[in-house]
Amino acid sequence: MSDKDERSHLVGLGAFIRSQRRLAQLSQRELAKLTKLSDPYVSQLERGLHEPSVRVLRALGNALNIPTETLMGYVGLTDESAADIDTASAIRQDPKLSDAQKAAMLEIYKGFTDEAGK
Amino acid sequence: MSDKDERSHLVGLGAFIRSQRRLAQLSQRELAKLTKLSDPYVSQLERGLHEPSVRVLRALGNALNIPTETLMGYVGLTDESAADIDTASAIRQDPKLSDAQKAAMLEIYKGFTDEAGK
DNA sequence: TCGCAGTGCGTAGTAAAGTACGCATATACG
DNA sequence: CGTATATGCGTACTTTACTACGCACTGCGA
Repeated sequence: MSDKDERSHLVGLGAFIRSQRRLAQLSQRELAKLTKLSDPYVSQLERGLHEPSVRVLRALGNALNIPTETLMGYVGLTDESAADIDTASAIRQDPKLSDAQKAAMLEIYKGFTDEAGK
Repeated sequence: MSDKDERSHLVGLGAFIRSQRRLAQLSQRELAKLTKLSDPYVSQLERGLHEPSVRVLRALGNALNIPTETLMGYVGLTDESAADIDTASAIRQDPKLSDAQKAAMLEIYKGFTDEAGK
């Protein structure tokens, strides 16, 4: 019974959704329309007030171009099979980038992560 | 896509859960105890009457030693959203980057790929 | 100044997920 | 035979996901 209701992961999920929505330049209402959800519910999700269903997670992943597994991870799928996508390797494998461009982006990425990495 | 969504996938999920439970030589009540669910709910799930939450799917996968992904597949995770591992999504998902840093890198990436033709 | 359109959110209500309790059948043992 | 136990399920109930409606605030143009 040590499993006290731990809902902090919902806050993490909410923060992630919010950041992804902003990166996609969408308002809560626009995202709601894309996912066929209500606007207040999007707001509630972003503040970690609810644990969304699989259907909702799928709609969100779809609208924001995020693999659904990633969303699942925030809800707690992560007991195994964590599909962690490494940004650096994604850049290196990207066929749309030249070698020089890859180097540039990796350099920038390194700067960002080193600085925050503590 | 009619709103009158057929829920046949739930029937498939239920049949799968039932077969796995029997293979594990468990009664519905035993599985319910393992997953901390109620026995009638297990019965209802096996007959496709409800769409379980992520939390429940994880508990079931855990108790029956089934990778959670497999369960998710029955709910509809796998219908699409294939591993679209492109650089842009990797950047957006990267927990090591701030939103501002993500925006910056995406801007750079956009510049590179736009310029490259297309 | 005045709308006015767009944003995020509080809140009361509806729909669906999940539970408590009990019934019916089946097998087993005295 | 009776009854004890284990199984799966019907159903009313509680809890939670999700929606409808509207309020407060922020720019923006007349």
